[in-house]
Amino acid sequence: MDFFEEMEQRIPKGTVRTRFAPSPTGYMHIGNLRTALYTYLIAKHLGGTFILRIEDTDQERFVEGATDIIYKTMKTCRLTHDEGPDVGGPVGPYIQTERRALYGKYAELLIEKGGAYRCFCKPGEGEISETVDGKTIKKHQCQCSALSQTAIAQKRSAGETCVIRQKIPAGGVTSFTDAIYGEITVPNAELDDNVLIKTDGLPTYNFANVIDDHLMGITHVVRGSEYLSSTPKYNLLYSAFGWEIPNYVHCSSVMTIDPASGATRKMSKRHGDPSFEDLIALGYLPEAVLNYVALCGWSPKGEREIYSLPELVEHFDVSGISKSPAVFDLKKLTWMNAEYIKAMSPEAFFAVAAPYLSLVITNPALDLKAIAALCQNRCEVLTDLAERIDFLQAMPDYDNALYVHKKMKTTLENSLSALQAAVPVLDAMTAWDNDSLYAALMQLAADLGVKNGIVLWPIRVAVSGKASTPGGATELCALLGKTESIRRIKLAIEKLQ
RNA sequence: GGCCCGAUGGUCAAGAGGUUAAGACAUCGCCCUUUCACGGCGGUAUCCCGGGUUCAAUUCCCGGUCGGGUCACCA
Repeated sequence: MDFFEEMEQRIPKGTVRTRFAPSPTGYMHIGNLRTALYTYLIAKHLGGTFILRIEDTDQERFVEGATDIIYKTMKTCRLTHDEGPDVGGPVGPYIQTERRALYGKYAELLIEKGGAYRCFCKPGEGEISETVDGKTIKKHQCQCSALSQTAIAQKRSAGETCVIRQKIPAGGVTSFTDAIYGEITVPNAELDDNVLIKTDGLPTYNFANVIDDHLMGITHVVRGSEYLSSTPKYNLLYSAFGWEIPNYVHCSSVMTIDPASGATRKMSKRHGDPSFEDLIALGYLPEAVLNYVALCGWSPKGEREIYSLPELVEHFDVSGISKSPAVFDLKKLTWMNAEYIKAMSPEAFFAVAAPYLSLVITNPALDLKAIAALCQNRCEVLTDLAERIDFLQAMPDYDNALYVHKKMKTTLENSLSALQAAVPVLDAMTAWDNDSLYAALMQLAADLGVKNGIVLWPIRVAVSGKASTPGGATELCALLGKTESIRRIKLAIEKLQ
């Protein structure tokens, strides 16, 4: 059995296998995340295997530590891969630079089979404008493919560097079927002899993806639609090797609306659009981001929108993926994030909220758990927690105008008298919890013969200094404790006098 | 510019040759409420344009327009 037969033997057969194959750029694009998700879902929905492969053949773009970010992101998203650089598998290695020798061997094989040739042209050399059917096409054309074995040997021993190029058939057409876009046909004359192996000996994406996808037994190639127009070239490669062509699922890009021009463009880190890790830092939950991203360009059958990852696995279907690019809507993500927050158990919410709360609450007398409970159903993103509760830690400056509220019928005068009347009532209280406070203050309002709001509104302002707070007067007082609440109310009385 | 792909409210989108053209976000109004929020109820708003095919087209076909992708020793 020769080397190539051995490689064929290793390929698992009979199961669905997909792969997510990112380049280590240092962060996770939203578009990439969505592709990773869809790739995972397609495999898992069909009971298949999900593989992680690192495409690091571009040495110039190498970023230190970038692969760790990929592992970390996949982990926080729970997109667990069954095979990959860190967990191994039957068709490794799973990092392209570690597969280097492989590509060379297959490139040699392809030359033998007539699908490729060595090209000694310098970069930019051999570019011609060819006219086909009256249309001008820019492509590479040189005499290198006609070089004899001895001529090639001479050049190489003379130290001339070369690349290996794909040899595109002169005529005919190449067709393929994409699961989303349907059948696509391209005349071969419009395809270029692209570089397969670079002078540094490493393959280009054009070559590596075909070799790896075949050798790893990938049955469904899921990737961005930017590869749609080069797919015919890859199929020519598969055919030249005599390999089976995989199923293709090309996904459209995730767009954003440029705030300056109003034009829609692809989301990109370069233009300041958030990456996955940016969204997490902004206070979004990974589950919510994943759920939103799933719906950005895919639509489930029913009307439900909230899906956990296992539920997505169950319901996902490529037929629901849309052909046109979708605009990423941060507002809808924010809504969905709030839905996720509200659905959490108090304990789970406290666990994620605590770090944000303790950023501003350092007073040990304040109960973080109680604060979290109060905030949970009015929190959209974790990062907006701080400004909602900072008044608990320290009373902010505020304008007495807050006491005046039309609907509550409060004025500076009746606020002052309400606060003055409240002090002895609060002072006399033995129990200090929300229910007792509410009962006592309602009684006070009744005794004074005024509406609840006349009493409760000024107290809320007096203890918070804010127009909007995570709870009403009694909840805030309960949180602050007796001494602090009364102290704040007395300060407010001074301020109003 | 060539080639490929696409087009339903502001956004994500369902949809079928004949429908009151779903739903969600956003937006607006009302209700609830010790504020805001949450919650509840309701409103505004969409089939890109022109030709065909058909009794009937937003749906099928052809053009146009607009949008996206691609034309690297990047992936």
